[in-house]
Amino acid sequence: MVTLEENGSKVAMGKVSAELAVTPGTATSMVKNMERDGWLKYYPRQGVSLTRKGKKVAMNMLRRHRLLETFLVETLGLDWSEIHIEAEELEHAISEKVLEKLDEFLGSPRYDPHGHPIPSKGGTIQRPSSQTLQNCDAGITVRVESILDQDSDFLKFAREKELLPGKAVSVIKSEKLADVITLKIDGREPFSMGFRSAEKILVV
Amino acid sequence: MVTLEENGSKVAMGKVSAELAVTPGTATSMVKNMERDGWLKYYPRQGVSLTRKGKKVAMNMLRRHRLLETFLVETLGLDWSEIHIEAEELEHAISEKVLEKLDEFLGSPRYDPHGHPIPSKGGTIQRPSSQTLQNCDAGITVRVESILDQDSDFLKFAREKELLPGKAVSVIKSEKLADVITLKIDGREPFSMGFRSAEKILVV
DNA sequence: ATATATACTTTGATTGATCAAAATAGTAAA
DNA sequence: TTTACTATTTTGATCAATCAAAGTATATAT
Ligand SMILES: [Mn+2]
Ligand SMILES: [Mn+2]
Ligand SMILES: [Mn+2]
Ligand SMILES: [Mn+2]
Repeated sequence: MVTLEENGSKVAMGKVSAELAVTPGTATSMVKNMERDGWLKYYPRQGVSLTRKGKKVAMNMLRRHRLLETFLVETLGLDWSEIHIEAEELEHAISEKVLEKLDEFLGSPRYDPHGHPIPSKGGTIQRPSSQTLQNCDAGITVRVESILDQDSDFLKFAREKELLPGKAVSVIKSEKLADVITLKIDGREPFSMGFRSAEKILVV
Repeated sequence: MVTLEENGSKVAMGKVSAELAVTPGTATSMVKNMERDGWLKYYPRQGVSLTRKGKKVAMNMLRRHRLLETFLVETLGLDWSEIHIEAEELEHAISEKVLEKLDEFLGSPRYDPHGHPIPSKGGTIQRPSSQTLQNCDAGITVRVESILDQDSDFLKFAREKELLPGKAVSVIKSEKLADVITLKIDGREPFSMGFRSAEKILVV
């Protein structure tokens, strides 16, 4: 959803239709309605970009989503691999009033359990790192910022390997041709992962 | 919603249509769909009654609603006059898993902030008192069980008068003809209320 | 530059929710 | 019993969401 239009550029209709799991024709029709209502600007055959108004509600939805995820893990003790889907529903049902009470109760956290920054009430959000594990050279040590993939199984795998936000990761080797990177976290056994997966880990 | 079909008898279509705020024709159509799906039995021109299956999900929804109300007051500190509407939305968005975690977190409360019993996970619920303040004679002292009305302003009034679940209330006088009852709670000033309002307070 | 493939938009149809108005059944009054 | 009233159901129409299939524009390959 929201995650698509982070940057200022246009999102292709194909992405929209795939993300919303509707046919391309339906996506076009939806997007036209949303333009009519002022949420976004639609450039036929190019894509859509959020208006200021649209960006505002998108940020607010991201705030809802991430505060809820934090609550589900911190307060109720759910696993970080299962909270995304739950928050996806709850974010639409929670009122502004309850949301702010929740924020207060949680102590205004800045990051959700996946390491994603939580937008402020005003709608500003901390820019994420542009580095991923994929573009890290052998020998250096980095700190995990966040996990991009919301897939439940991938998150379980990441926790298993202790690939968690805040953790220090040493890059043992990075083999471009073989498309694989080998890592070491704390005193644990080194392990390898493909670039495809490494790209899902944001680091600083 | 659910509150209508507590007893085993039929609910008139007029009630259904009013409660759902749709035209009578729409109510008829909805009810037919729900019968097709097995949620209720529809007796044309008489009304509807829940099937076992329907009663089960209704009880579950009541459990959701009341646990959420409890959470909103106990954990987030919202006022009891504003939680009903909030819970009305959230009850549809919360999953079974999150609900049970919430129940655990709250310590499996038996009553919500209005004094309403919370159905067990299995769907059983404690029978409410059949006494209201309206049918209390002068001189006796009763304990408030619950407030039936969900209206925000009425709830604010009740709290103002300390007419809260668990409180002991002495009936100073009850004047049938004048349709008014006079009450005293703790050491406070006595006050009066009409039978219409007194009927909204369940006591034991 | 031409042809082909891909991404996207349009069109036309279907479905479901809803309403207003007309028809009907059941109830109360005369 | 007949009439009148009220609650409910039916009917016919509208609207929004969605899809499949057909048409069109743009990018890519030859
Ligand atoms: Mn998420
Ligand atoms: Mn997250
Ligand atoms: Mn309630
Ligand atoms: Mn309640």
